[in-house]
Amino acid sequence: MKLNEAKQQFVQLWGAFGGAWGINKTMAQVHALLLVSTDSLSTEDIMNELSISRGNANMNVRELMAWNLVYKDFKQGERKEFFKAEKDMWEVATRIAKERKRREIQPLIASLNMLTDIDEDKRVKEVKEYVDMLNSIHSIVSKMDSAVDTLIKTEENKFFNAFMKLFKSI
Amino acid sequence: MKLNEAKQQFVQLWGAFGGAWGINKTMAQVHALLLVSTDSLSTEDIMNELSISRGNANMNVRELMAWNLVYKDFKQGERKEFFKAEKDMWEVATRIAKERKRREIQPLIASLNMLTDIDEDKRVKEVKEYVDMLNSIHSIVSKMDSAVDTLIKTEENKFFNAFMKLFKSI
DNA sequence: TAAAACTTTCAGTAAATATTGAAAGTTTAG
DNA sequence: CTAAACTTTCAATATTTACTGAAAGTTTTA
Repeated sequence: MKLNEAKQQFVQLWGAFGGAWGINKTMAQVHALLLVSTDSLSTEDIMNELSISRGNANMNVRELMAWNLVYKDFKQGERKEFFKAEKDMWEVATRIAKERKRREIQPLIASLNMLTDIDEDKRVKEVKEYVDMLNSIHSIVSKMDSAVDTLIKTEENKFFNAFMKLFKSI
Repeated sequence: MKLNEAKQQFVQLWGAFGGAWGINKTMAQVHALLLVSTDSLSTEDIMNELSISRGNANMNVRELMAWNLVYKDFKQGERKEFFKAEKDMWEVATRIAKERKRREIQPLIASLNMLTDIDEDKRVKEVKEYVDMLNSIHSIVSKMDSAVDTLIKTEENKFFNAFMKLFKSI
């Protein structure tokens, strides 16, 4: 397969699977487009490449910046804003995980805590069964939360180690 | 909080977060309703409890059965079908993971393999950068795939061990 | 075999979500 | 300061997704 053909198909693929990772289709396409672009792109470039409106392009780029997946990249002598994607895919995975943890896992844990607090006799079978079920959901979700923390820590350590390497020769 | 109030709120909560786990709102509500019900429920019960149509109730129950999260439960002397949910939440997590692996991870891996196969000179920087990025996505997604396999294996072993216990006394 | 009891399907409709594009807002250059 | 270059907003609209309910299909009973 030719490079440019593959890149285009990757944009489509990433768009189609975006939904599965909690990211909407166009946002995922913009992300993919920036991932496969050697240079950073302007809003106009994105509009043209994906055939989408200015408003849509702008909105999705903002959202990608909110997820920390895309940065502004100012070019010498250009007034326009350009955008480039974080290309270290482990970093990307970490940031998506971090964001979803914040948006989904943590509020869920908080709600589960509320709903487990029943002021009826826990020796009654029906009460016990309910509380046990909620506790086990709580335990699973907490474990996922910890798993994400581990991933984040691992990435942070990688960064720290890379940073320390700079001083190794001293 | 009172048990019944909590149960109702749990149905709403599970519905709201369902989307995040790749499950649609009503399907998640039906699931939650069956999870908190002591007895198994008929289509009519579900329609009434959730104020949804017969078609909708039927469709979502079928879908939950396709995900292996809900079973038919025939009652003595009743002609109607009744449904009950798998209540072991680790088992539930495993089955959701299994299904998402099948629907999302595996097709994604297959597509990534296609898109990594570029017939241009890999010494060219642009080609190399693209291939490296795709390989690192591939590596991450494969790791998630393996993680799911581990989860499934763990559950299967639990089942096997429980099964073996039955013969312990022999 | 007929009709009652139930389940499934699906065309039409409703609801939710995403997109457009023109107008308003902001920044920079001259 | 003000016009040009650019970014952001948001009401209107389009698209996608989910839901309804009546009709068709199936199974059971008598």
